[in-house]
Amino acid sequence: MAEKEKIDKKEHLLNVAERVFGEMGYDGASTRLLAQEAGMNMAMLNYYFGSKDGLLKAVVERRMSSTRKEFEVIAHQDMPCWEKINQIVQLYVSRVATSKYFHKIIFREISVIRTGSEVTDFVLENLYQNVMLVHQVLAEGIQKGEFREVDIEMTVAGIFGTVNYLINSRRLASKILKMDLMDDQVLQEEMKPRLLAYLQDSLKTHLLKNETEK
Amino acid sequence: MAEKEKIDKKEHLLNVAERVFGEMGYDGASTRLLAQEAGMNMAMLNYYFGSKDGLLKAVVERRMSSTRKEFEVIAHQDMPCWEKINQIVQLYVSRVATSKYFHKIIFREISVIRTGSEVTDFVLENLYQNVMLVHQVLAEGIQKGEFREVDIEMTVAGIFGTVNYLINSRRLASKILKMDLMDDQVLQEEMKPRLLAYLQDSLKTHLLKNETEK
DNA sequence: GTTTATTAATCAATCGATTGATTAACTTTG
DNA sequence: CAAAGTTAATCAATCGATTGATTAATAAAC
Repeated sequence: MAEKEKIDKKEHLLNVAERVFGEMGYDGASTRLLAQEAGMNMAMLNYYFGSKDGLLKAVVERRMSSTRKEFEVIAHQDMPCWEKINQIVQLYVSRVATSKYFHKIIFREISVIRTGSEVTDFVLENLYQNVMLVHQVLAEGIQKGEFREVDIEMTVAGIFGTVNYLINSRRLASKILKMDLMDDQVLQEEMKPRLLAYLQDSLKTHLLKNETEK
Repeated sequence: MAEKEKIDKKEHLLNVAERVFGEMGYDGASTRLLAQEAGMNMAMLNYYFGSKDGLLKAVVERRMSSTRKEFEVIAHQDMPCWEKINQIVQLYVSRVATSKYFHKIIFREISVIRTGSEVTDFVLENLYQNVMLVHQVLAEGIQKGEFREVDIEMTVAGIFGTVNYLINSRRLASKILKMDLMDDQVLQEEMKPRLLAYLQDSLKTHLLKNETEK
């Protein structure tokens, strides 16, 4: 039970840190606040993760690794590229919608210069891998004649950028979409399917050739 | 000449602050560093702008107001909606490409909770106004039968999100596009026209109806 | 009884902000 | 024109508060 509690407590701190980092940013979240929100002594933070940066690193790493594997599985399946893109987008939106704060954290991390942290490079490399998987599927689709000859890199940026925009600036997005994206239920049941529908429509018109025959 | 120097110095601090805030984030940029980078005593910061937050506010306000007016001019012109969208996108990309750090700042500002700052609400309201102008043009285009019946709000998010993604995560975008977006010349002469071409192509295929007749 | 977990107290460093003094530039006065 | 008065600009020094991190002492677990 001690082992269990230890793990639970560490896990609890990770969850709290993900939220607080996401809300206030890395520099905006003090170790005292992090510990207080997690209901533990602030020395425990260093005891568990060595440093504040170590805590951020742990928060980031536990989510990034798993996601890419799922991406890879889809990308290497044997199906039409249009299907692959569809599934990848679906997975990505799902991931983003369930972990509200995580994508804020990593996007902020790669947009800021924080000297002396290894986290940025880790995030950068991981995101790049994900991007390249989508890139690969698009290239394959074009090569097979399934897709129009679009600007692959920009198309990728369009997908990730759109999702990012809606998730990372949730207050603005709430005003635009006229729905409360802070509410998890609204996010899941209204915004998510709507975003998916848009991405599918947008990608379909942009990628697929005009089926003027018939 | 004294008057001139005073203004120049304030302006200089604003320029430096825009860069430093953009690079390190609000909390990451200390007033000492800001003053040092601007080559002045740190008391001048408070003398000019009252507080650190006042400096950020000044940095943000001097750019936001002017941009919206230009947006409005385009939106209210008498031309096909497709032309309007084109011009707005062109203006927006131009703006973003010339002020490298500014859009990092405002996007970060609306994605973070900073208690006791009026800046967030100001940014939020301004961005919303810009978004609504695009929204209005899209709605008009649909109503006139010029555009397909797309999800307007999502389409807007797609435009702003794509540009945002490329600008705010420039290091990642540099890896993806295989060009050095830190280099201003590359940004202007290679990335900007390419982004514009993509947005036009993407919007054209998504918004315009299939001209299969004729 | 030894290892592991947890605490309160404390560390040096840095934070944003303010102070009082000094300089420079312009105005007023004689 | 020159002396006296006034304002704005700039500085070094320092304020109290907070930062991330560490300690030494204690409690719990095995």
